[in-house]
Amino acid sequence: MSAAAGTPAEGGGDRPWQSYHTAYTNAKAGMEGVDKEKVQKVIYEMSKGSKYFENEQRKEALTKQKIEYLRAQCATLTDNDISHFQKVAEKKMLELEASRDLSKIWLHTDMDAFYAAVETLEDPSLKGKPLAVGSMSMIATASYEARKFGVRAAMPGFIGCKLCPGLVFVRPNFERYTHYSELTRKVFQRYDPNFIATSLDEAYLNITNVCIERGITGEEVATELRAAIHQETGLTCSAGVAPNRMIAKVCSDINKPNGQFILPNDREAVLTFVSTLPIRKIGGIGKVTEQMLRQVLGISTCQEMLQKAAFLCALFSEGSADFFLSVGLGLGGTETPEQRQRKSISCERTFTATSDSSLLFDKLANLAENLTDDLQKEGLKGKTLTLKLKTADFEVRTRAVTTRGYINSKEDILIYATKLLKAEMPLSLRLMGLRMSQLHDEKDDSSTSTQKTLDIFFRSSGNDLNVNGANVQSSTNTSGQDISPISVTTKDEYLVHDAGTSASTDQQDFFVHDESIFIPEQRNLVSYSNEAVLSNPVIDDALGEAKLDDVTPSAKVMNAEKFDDVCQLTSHEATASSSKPGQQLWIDDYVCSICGFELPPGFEEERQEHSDFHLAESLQHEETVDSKRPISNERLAERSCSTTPTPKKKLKSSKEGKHIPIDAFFAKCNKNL
DNA sequence: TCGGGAAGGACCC
DNA sequence: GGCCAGGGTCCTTCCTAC
Repeated sequence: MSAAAGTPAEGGGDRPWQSYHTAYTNAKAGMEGVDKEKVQKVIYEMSKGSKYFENEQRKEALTKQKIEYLRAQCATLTDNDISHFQKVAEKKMLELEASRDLSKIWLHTDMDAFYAAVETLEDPSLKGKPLAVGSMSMIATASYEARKFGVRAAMPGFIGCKLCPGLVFVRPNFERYTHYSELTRKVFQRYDPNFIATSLDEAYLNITNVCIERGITGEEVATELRAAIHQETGLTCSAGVAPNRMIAKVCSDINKPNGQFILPNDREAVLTFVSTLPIRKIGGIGKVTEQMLRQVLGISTCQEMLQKAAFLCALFSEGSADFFLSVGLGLGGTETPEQRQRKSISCERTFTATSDSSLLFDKLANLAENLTDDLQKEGLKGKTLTLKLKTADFEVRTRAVTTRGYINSKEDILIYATKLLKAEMPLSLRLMGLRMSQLHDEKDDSSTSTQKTLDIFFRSSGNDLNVNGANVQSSTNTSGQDISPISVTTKDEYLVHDAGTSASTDQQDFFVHDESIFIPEQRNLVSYSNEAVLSNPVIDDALGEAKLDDVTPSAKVMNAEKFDDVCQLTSHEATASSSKPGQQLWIDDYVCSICGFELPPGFEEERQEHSDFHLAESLQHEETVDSKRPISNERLAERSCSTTPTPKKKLKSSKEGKHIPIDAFFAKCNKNL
């Protein structure tokens, strides 16, 4: 989409920087005396013309479209509509009011410029200097001395340098921050054993019991706790005390740094407090929501939420409207929530933009390894793998696949991630990320998921893995040079591997030589899997005329574990989707009946390739039944994980896919108005 | 009509 | 003089299969 709608001149006239808002043009604690216009101008001058800037303009244009859409919807509301929604809103507000609980005392604590303070503590020579923890690319935290210049977290380092020429940079050291964080948590524990840590430097404490048991006020607890933190860590923090968490968080920011603010547990005090409170101070209301509320309904303080309650109910979803009205009433969480299960786990890396597929697959392998480490550290497996891509133009795309069973091995992750990335190629990227969601605790792994058993299955064949944990796969360019950026291993290969190693203890049955896998006689995919199929009447029926008599005795000596696995596989209803019906099936429309390789619906092109592979395999087998010709790893790789740019049916991208592009969406909506 | 999956985006530090 | 703009998580919305 063109960024024309967001040209600076339109937004700011002769002062275009005024309309260029980024996350870091907003004031943070310690930035009160900063010349905001000067900072904005520097940021604008350093940004304009860059790809990042263009992308920001594009996003800004989308927000403007959303705002226009909401305004148009607002204009269509009749008096009757407004009257109706007023009643809805009043009912909702009564319900919310009835839920108000003033019996709890919550304390929110926030360490002051945590990373920068820790670095200064460790290296006193940094004291008093404007300090940024981060790099030229990104600042994670700025000291209060640096904030006076307009430098703050989430700002690129090079802009920080421009704003503050003497800015000192320190690389982040998370082990150090974790250590200090643990010290603070020991203190929190004494006041609330069930405290809620939201990050390394922030926590919520329910201090109701402490206040009652010791007969002291919330203010006294805050003073004491802050003193204890200082004594035990050498660091300062700020605190806010209020009847709920939402307000407590706002309060902790008021007298930052090294201060506290107490709001009494009194309804009137709460309502007065929120009456002039800017909505942007509320956690959950960011740049976009603030703009929408301000520009569509003229809301800039929490109290105005109540005045515009009918419009909030008319224009926003029920959940959003409820949230906005709660904010207007100064309501927030008062009960300690059940331990929240994390919903996803991810890692991503930014790098110099490149379209070199070797490099990209290399980075993908590293990401898969990191994600695996994180999953395994937490004892988690997941079902949905999402690949995140940021193009050189800063466009963000995500592509996801849901596997049949839970996975957390690097090999499994890489198989799916590679498929997802291949479907997007070619493209120039500056960031890649992998996220695993639909998580499941490994300890509770009593499910009969296919993947679980396949995982055990693969684990038994881990001896021949290379340093990346994958089989070495060689591919060459036309000059015969090795151009393989990474070791990509398909499940087909694992199955070949395992079929050899566990079908017989005779190591001569299977060995690696010069990066080629030699499979003597018929101990290959077809014979192995036919053995598996033999054991299941569902598949027997489905296979019909499939040749089952070419199974060698050694292949019949199946590992009991594998046998169970295959029985599990075949316990699902089989559906045929092969190019050669009667030979290959997709069990439960998911698992290849011949080798167990998983390809979910939607990977039709890959399925076709996979079916062709089995077809070729069986043809080759017929041709070479007496020749005992070895099949090279390279050839297997070509078949099972082809990098040939066949005319793939791409996974739908945002531009051509099932989702209506936002501009089309609004055009469609406008038509209906 | 409903639930789950996919994609995008908002928000946080 | 050109280059330099994070990482992680959750929620909302849309689509499609049932």
